[in-house]
Amino acid sequence: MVFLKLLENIRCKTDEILDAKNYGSVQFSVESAKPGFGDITCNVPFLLSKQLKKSPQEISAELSKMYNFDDMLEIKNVQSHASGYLNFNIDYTKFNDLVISSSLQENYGALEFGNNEKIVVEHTSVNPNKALHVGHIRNIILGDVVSKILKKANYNVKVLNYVDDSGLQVADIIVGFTELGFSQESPDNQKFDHYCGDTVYVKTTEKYESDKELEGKRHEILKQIEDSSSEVSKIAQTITRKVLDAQLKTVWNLGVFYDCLNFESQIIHSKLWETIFEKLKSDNQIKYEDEGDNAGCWVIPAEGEDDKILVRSNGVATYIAKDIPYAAWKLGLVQDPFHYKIHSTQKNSQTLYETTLEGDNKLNFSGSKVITVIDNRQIRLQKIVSGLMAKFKEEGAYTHLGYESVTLSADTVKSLGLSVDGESAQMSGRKGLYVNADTVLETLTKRVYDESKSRNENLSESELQNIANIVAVGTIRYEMIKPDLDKIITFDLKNSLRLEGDTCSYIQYSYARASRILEKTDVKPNFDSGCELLSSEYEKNLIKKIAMFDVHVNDSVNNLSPKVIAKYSYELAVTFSSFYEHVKVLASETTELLNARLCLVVSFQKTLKASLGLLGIDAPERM
RNA sequence: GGGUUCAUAGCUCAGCAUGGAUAGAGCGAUUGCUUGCGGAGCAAUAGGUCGGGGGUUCGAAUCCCUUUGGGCCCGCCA
Repeated sequence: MVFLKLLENIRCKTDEILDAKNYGSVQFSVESAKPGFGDITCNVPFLLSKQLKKSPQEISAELSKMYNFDDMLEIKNVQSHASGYLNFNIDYTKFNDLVISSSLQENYGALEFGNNEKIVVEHTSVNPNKALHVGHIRNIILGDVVSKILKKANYNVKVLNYVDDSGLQVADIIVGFTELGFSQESPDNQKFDHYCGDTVYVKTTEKYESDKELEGKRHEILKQIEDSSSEVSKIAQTITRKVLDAQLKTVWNLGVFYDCLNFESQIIHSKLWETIFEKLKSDNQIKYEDEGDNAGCWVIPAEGEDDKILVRSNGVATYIAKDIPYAAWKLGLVQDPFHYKIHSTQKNSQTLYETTLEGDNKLNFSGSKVITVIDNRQIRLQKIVSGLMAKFKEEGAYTHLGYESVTLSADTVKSLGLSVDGESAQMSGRKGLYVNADTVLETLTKRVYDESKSRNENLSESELQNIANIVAVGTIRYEMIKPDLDKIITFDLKNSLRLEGDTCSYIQYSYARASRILEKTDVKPNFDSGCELLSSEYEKNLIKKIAMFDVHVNDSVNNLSPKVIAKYSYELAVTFSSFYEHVKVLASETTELLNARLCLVVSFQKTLKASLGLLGIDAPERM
């Protein structure tokens, strides 16, 4: 901890002063100041103003005299500003070495407060009947980045992917295979998930329009899928496994990995639902309706809203009855009915497990806290689930991390050969109205490859491929992370190919430039001393930005907000770019200054790499 | 109809949680900067009644109420 510690120390000092003055306790803030107002600022004079019946300026002037920084050499002084703020100035001759040496440490920016507590993050959870589209990508990337940020804050994170292999969407493609005679092999080596989604799913649901008898079959097929002894169930299992494997290839290409896959069909067969149903009944969390519209149903009472039906009058459980046992299982509230077997070894060589009802391999994928990443259209359902979980465990143990959906711009819809009213359209798998994730990644990779090749004549084919991949993946990830969670992303194919301005490639470019500096000198930076020589505005700004990494990690963990790190990465890159332009490192006047600046460049690189790492983005040496 | 969410520069968005100093970026527009560590860059100019109205406060883009306009959700479907 560097900057957080500094803020904390100033806070303590301020508290002591308030104590000595008998001013009581006040909830004041100590935070990084805007440019032109010192380095760190405190608003306590404003908050005391009323109580003391003095102007903030007077209080500020009075308090500023009471600080003593003899035991805190990184702070040069405190100034009472005419506005009333207390503005603290950093002594960079002391601060530089501290920041630069800290940034070299292995886990720079890491925080302790997770205490290695086990936390489960579930994301992706796409029906295995189609390929992943750009909307799913937002979910996957958010989930992945949240899990990385939690790890940075010392949580023991387990990442799960729920595979809904027994829903109507799966039944729809099975209808296509068994009733409409679609081949179970994809033509022309087409990726199997694309074939199922783009052809079988779209064509089958289209046929429902004209063939109502066929539409009736889907429920029949669904029933058979749930009966594990049936022939249809075996076909469904083969098909969904193949689709899932194809989906996982896409996910791995984006640098996302899981610990365990949970199959819905197994949750159904595990009788977990029956267990939790009894528990809900005995705990009086649900009630049986004797009369009214819902007569004969078991319902979850909801405050201020209509009760949610849990079990129909015919005894069949509703959709939400699948989410509840799963949520309870994730929180470890029920005895684990599953065993675990290896599904595969992922691209990063991490083992991926899956649930099974046979065997004897016991592992534990539950956590004392659970974060479920699902888009905001499911917020109502998720509220009911988290409300129930709060009855069994403390409030907040189950968190729904929601976000707005991804829509397609009118231009992009037109490029798919479809029409649209208005400026954007919701994606729809049935209508074929979506852009596949693989397509975006391929298009972007090609674009970056061409760009990189035109700039680097001497790079080998494999180096160019590698750069194209790193930048393309980074670009997709960055665009998904950067906007606020409750902002709709309107995806536009053309716009997503931008590589200038506030983009991932701008950030990565700053890293590559830093590498060039280090490459062009024989001097090996010596970090032992001398960094106090860095005294220009550009150098100090960069050091301060590097120091503030922990502040932003802290912020992003507390608010489960990935975008904070995206913003920080960009700001860090901007600060470096300005330094790069104005301070010619290799033209430094003295060897001492050259050394100090090289240290700063290395420090910047380490920090940017760590920050991008939290976003799952690689930093290329060249591009 | 009920609920929820969004509205900040021509466009796309930060800032809002925890009220405070001069509301920040990118794109687009205009202009300047490469015999110099990579121009995917830097520097600058223009562009804002923070949707409207009211309130709380010494102080509101930020909190509360209201209103307008958009999105999403609201089945004994999944």
